[in-house]
Amino acid sequence: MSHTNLAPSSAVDVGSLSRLIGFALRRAQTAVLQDFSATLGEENIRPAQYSVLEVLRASPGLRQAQVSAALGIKTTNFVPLFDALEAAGLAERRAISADRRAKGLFLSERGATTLARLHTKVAAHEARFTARLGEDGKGVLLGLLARLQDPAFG
Amino acid sequence: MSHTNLAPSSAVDVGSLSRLIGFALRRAQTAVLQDFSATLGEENIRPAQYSVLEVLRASPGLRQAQVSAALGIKTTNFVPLFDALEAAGLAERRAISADRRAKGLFLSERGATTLARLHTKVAAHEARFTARLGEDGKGVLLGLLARLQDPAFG
DNA sequence: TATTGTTATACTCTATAACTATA
DNA sequence: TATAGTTATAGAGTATAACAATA
Repeated sequence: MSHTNLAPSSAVDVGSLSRLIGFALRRAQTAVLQDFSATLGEENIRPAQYSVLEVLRASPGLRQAQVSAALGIKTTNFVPLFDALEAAGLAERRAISADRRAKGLFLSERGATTLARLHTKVAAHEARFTARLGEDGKGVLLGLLARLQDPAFG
Repeated sequence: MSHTNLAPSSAVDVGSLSRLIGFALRRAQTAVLQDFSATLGEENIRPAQYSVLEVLRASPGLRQAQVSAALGIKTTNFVPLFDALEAAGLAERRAISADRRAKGLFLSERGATTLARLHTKVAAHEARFTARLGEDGKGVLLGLLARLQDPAFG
């Protein structure tokens, strides 16, 4: 075996890192992200792309700036991301008559079909981690994570 | 103000993303990481570098492979990361007599002094987020995050 | 033969500055 | 003047393959 596993070895004393929220978040996110990528690996869809497709399904017709802001992606980085989805035939930009600068974003028919298939796989992925926490634990976790990103709790 | 804020707008319906563990982790980690970077910005130390310094303090003399594995960093990526710390005079590689291939990693004196200063700033950073959760909430969060990355809970 | 550290490299993510066409 | 989208570009983070020295 020539590859170095990403999973951290727990035999080493990492000092105060073990009590740092940011360090724990990184490790957890790495684990979840790896499983997510493995889950959608054959689909050639990355996490950010999946999140865009799902927003378009839930909120069709939004402008690029709205979608990218909702996902915390800078508009400048959103362009090539969405270009890839459009090139794959999964989503499309449409003109907005009220403002000729802006563009409304939509799933294509194929995008909707693909997303439905992705939902199944993502649900299985999510179930794997929910099983590690319990349903109640997942609810608690989501509440705590929401607080972390909300300055109102500072 | 010409920059697009990373903070996601909550006015948009993001569909099932709002109940996805991975999505919540990403948002929380972005918030914590931004504060961490702002906290250590003037020090010119990035999160991964800080984590290496702290491991060297807690566990001096480890081999590169041990440190990188403990932090979930591939050895191939660890090399330039540690090179930068060494170039900054904060850490050093020392020969290991028992195995001439391996190298033991240590803080320099200056590294120890610097790390002590960083500890103060990082403690303030950590306190900001602990305040959003409460001490108990932080404990619960760390427990749940540990479960996410531990297949034993699958 | 296997392991430690290393180099080279590539792809993704994220960030800033500057442009265009509209408003 | 300001805004929506875009381009170019640069810096991190992360991945694989292959190598030299040593075990």
